[in-house]
Amino acid sequence: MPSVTTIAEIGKHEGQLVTIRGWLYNLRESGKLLFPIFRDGSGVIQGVVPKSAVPPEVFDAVKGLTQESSVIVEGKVRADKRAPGGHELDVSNVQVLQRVAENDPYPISLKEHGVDFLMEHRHLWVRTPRQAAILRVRAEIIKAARDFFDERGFTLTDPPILTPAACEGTTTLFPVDYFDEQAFLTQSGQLYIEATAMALGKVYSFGPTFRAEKSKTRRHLTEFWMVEPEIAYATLEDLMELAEGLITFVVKRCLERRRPDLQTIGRDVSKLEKIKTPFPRITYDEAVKLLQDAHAKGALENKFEWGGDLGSPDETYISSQFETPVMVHRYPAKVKAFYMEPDPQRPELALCVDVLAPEGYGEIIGGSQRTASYELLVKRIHEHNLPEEAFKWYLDLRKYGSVPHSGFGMGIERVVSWICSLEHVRETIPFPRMLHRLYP
RNA sequence: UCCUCAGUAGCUCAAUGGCAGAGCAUCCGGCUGUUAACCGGAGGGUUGUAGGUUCGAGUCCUACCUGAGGAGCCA
Repeated sequence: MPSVTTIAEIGKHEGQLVTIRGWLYNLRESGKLLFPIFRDGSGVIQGVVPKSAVPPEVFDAVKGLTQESSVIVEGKVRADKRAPGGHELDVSNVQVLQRVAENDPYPISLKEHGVDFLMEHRHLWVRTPRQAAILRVRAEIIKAARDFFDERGFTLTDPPILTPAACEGTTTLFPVDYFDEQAFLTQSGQLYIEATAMALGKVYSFGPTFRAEKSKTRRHLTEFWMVEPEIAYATLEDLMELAEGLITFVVKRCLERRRPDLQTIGRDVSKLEKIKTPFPRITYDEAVKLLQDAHAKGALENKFEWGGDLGSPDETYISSQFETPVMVHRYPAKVKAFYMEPDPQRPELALCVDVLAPEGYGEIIGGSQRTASYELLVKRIHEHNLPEEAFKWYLDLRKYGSVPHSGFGMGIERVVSWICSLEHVRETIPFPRMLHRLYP
């Protein structure tokens, strides 16, 4: 058997006889000339099988192939200007591992399909070139984020998935029976990495989080992945610099390493090429003014009043005013989580920041400086009607060498959705979990 | 939880209250450069469920089920 290669690497074997191992993506035929298209997970290539050039059994084997049948193919690599990838394979032999039965054909044809049907067949949908490209971009984004923190002296510390109580108490949690005790799936690792930050200085976590909210929008999953850095002695200003640094690093990496995938997806990369630091920073007060002006001009339906949290249409409007992500900071403390440090200049504001992605994608990062004072934190826990005893360990962090510290969470799926310019986050993760989706 | 929309062949969709259809997929036949190939033919249906109006319902009415888009909430 000639040496095995991948379709992505096939250009390096021009003129050579190679073996590729994969699946039949499509078969076109023109009389005694067959054009099987193979995929192997790294890419797609068209084979050419003239009846006159191969043994009859090879021609018949290819002619009888059904979509997604698994095959090991031998052939000679030939450069061809007509081929989308620049190369074709003159097939000399085919070994069929498993032929898909014609009375039960591969359900996902090359034509258009509806969302529900595709989601019901997600285990097969991931094979299509566009979906595979998105998953490669996702992997690159995760790798880039981890490299970013690893290269800057952060230590990866994994928070627990099973937790005894609400981290923030506000959103709905998935309950789990833990040996007859009530436990919940984590909705954020933040509180735990505040502890490890006090131990290691600069830490981050990367893992799944769970929210039992009945959200039904293109931005929500019930199970999603977050990257969360937490840094001892960092201020809100430090945090904003870190956030814009992380985002530009990730975008640049995708442009460097996943450009062909972005093209497969149909992403207008020129918009990503404009992402440079520093990002515009506007205060909540300025954002309110922007929204009220927009309402006056008729660009926004609802009049925004100071004091409320930004709604989805509000975020969309603000982010549409900029070509790079924009950072909105210092929201009213009332609409934010209990653990956020008040602004010493204006205590009614929290030292927090949301990063809104451009092109209407909205919030991809939310972060804040954390309350350092024991007394204030106890007060806030009571104000939010949270059980103080559940936060005893968290309050200990303010009793034993409390320092200013800050951190944020970046939602991986929303970043993937923005970088790939997708309609919905359900395509950013291999098996999305949503309000009405637990299968497959 | 609320608002809006949809459910017809395996898939994507069409059908003025009057014989349930097309494209793709599958099967058979044709084509030596096809690019979601094309051309000819065949098979394929309890129109989401239950009731109602009507001579007659895929179509109109009621309830329910399922899904989608959005709001709220959030990353």
